[in-house]
Amino acid sequence: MTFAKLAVFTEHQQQIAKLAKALSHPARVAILEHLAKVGVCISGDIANELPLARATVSQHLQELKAAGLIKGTIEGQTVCYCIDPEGYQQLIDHLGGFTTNNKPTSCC
Amino acid sequence: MTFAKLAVFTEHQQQIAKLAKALSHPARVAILEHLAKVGVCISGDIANELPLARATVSQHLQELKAAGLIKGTIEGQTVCYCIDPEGYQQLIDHLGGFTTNNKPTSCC
DNA sequence: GTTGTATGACGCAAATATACGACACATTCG
DNA sequence: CGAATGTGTCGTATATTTGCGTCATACAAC
Repeated sequence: MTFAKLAVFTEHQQQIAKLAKALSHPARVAILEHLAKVGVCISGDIANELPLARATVSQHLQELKAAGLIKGTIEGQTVCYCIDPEGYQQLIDHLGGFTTNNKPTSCC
Repeated sequence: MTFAKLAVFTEHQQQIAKLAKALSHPARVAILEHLAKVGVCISGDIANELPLARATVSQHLQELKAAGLIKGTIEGQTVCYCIDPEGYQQLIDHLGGFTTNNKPTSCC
C-alpha cells in the first residue's frame, strides 16, 4: 500500500488506523461477535463457527491480539481467547473526539 | 482478498467492517481530524495539509463519503465536506455491543 | 475568448491483505 | 512409547488497496 509516507502521520492517527483495521474485515467482526456472545475462547470453536480454515482464523486472531482487542492465554492444550475491553475503550474514546469537536453548521 | 465467501457474513458484520475500513488508514484519519478541527471543508485545503496528491485525497474523500462518515455538498466552485455524525454514532453503537455483552471472568 | 483555479475520473505500478494447504510443536490419553 | 488432538507458523497464489500522473470538466476573472 505504499506506506512510504507513513511517517508523516501522527502516532495517534496510526493507533486509530490500527484498531480500525482490526475491525475492517467481516471475518474479524464475526470472531469478535462470537467471542462476545459465547464468552468462551477456544480457537477451534471459532474455526468451526466460521467458514474459514483454521490457519486463517489463527491469523485473524493474531491480528486482533496485536491490535489489543483480544487477549490470549495458554491453558494447557487449548488456548483461551477473550475480548479485551481496553482496546475498545481506546477506540471509542478516539471516535468520540471527532463528533464532540464537530461544528455542525459550519458550512453544510 | 479473496472475498468469495463474503456472503456468509452478516450484513451487520459487513456494515461494521465498512465503517471500520474507512478509518483503517492514517490518511483518512488525518482527513477526519482535519475536518473536525477546522470545520471547513474545502477539498483543496485538505490536500494542502496532507502530504498527498490531490487525486489521492479526492479518492479518500470519496471512500469516506461512501462509508457515510462525511457529507459532501457542491457549493459553487468549491465542494464542501464535513463530518457526518450519523456514521460515527452507528459505529460507536456497534462497538458498544461487544463490550457490554462481555463476560469478563469466563475463562481469562 | 483565454487563462487560471477547483474537482473529479481513468488507468497504472507497487505494496499489502487474505485465505489456504502443509508442516512442526506441545499436550493428553491409551 | 505411539496415536490423537489442538495450535501456531511458513510459504504461496490471488484479490484488493494505495498513491500518483494525467486528462476532462466547470466556473470565475481578465
